[in-house]
Amino acid sequence: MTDPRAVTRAGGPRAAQAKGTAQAPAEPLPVPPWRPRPREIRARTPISLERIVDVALAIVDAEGTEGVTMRRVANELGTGPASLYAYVDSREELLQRVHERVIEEVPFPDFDALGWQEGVRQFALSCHDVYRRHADIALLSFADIPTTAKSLQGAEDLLASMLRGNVPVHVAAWALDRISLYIAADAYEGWLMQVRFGGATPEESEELGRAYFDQVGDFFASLPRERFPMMTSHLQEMMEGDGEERFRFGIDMFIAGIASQVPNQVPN
Amino acid sequence: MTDPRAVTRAGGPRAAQAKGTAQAPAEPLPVPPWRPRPREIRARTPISLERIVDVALAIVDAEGTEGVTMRRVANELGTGPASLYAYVDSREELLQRVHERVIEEVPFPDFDALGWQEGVRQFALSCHDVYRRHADIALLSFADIPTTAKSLQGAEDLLASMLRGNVPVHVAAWALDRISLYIAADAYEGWLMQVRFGGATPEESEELGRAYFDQVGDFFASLPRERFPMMTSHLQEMMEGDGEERFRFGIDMFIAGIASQVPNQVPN
DNA sequence: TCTACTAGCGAACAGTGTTCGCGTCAAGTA
DNA sequence: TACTTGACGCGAACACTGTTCGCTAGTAGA
Repeated sequence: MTDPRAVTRAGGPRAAQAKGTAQAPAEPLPVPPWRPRPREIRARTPISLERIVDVALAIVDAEGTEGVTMRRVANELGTGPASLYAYVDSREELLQRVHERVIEEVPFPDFDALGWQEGVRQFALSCHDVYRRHADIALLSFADIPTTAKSLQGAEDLLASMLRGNVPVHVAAWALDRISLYIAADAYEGWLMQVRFGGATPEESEELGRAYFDQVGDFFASLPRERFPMMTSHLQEMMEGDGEERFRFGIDMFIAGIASQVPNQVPN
Repeated sequence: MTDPRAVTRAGGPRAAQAKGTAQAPAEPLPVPPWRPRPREIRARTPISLERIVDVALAIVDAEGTEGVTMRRVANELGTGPASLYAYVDSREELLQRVHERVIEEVPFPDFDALGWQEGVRQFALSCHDVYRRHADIALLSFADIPTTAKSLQGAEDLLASMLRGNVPVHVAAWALDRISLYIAADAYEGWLMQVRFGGATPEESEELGRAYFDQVGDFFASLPRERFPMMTSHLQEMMEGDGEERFRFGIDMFIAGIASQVPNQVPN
């Protein structure tokens, strides 16, 4: 059974963000047959797929995907839950569309200028950043193959950049897949932690987080030294670093791992 | 804000599996204050926390965590949902206990004999394998710090093995955290794909999966060549490899990344 | 034996995603 | 312009969900 996840699950606009480059004429791309087509309905009310996704995204940002209820989205649009099913087959599909919207936000770096290592790094950080700003939406990226024009262009550019840097084809293709998985996983985990701390304000949340980590540190410090000599003596190093630092550390390990597979070139 | 995830979220028995080494006297470890203590109740019925977890785990294995309903678990035990709340604070806590049970299954390799690189590899594969056998339970490992004796021992041994191999302390600590995240993410994604294919029997599922991947391949093949030269010309390589191969590829990239940080030693 | 307590749980609450089928209104035809 | 047609909109209901309340009943201790 082969696996098509070589295409990164995270995408974004090619250049439309930083530079003022004119958009391509947007020749329509083929339609992926495995995901539902947007319904084509002549709206008679102010509701539309776009507005539904708008509302759902706002709820996700405020409370996470769990807060997205058909009733609630419908209410916010002044109607009942049944009306949404004209535009969307299920809650699941609605959330997929929200995810699709979110990944369009990811800006793509100038791969030509940066070289593949820094290009991959920048992409990963941007993508992670976007996910972190949208609660637990990263969870929707698992096992998903993005097929929007922007996503595809991003994957193409990333791939081209790596190939130009002599990364073997199969390494480049698979590495993109693996890195995307890692990005989504970390973003989701970050959201989970943030939620666990609770706290109405960011400061309160920060304080509760610190209290939690203190507890964890105390727990590990209290382990019997003779049975856990490494963990107790290196507790300091284990507890160091915030989420962002750890994320970057992982990305850099990935990049170093890829670099070690580039022929005729010393990894460091 | 520091972050305690240096401790791997996946754990397992030290040697109790392969070798016949006598178990340690099991001196009680400190109790982590941040997670709920098992209720201490004198059961008057055949239900107990252990039996509840048994039933829940069986449901997870058969259908995934979504199938675990309080009513259903209760029914299977011949009682009503309210009875479960004497042993467990919430459905969430029940699933956490199921996860705790599952990670106890992970066997630990003989790190002393293998060296850190092969040790990490074996551990990752074992852990992944266990998760893959228990539906989407890997999702419960996100943002979780396992604190069972076995898990802690596993983390200790893994850490010790890497330090013996001259991996810098902070690299070893963080790497364990990152690799654990990657393992869980891939296991979860694997389950999602499996579910997407549906199919009652494994053969049927395999066939549906193949059909799905064919669709995806066709889609990418149908992209305009001039706009997506890399993806269209390297489709073969992108589609190659099943989930397991890709997982191993990622682990090996991680290991190579760590190795590149070992001083006084050529990575390959 | 009597009391005090607590494990066990039936019933209910406040939600959830989704479906059915009826009204209604706009477009297409005569 | 009048009529017919059909699809959109959505109120109401279905079959669930996690969780709580407070009553019943049986055991442990006095």
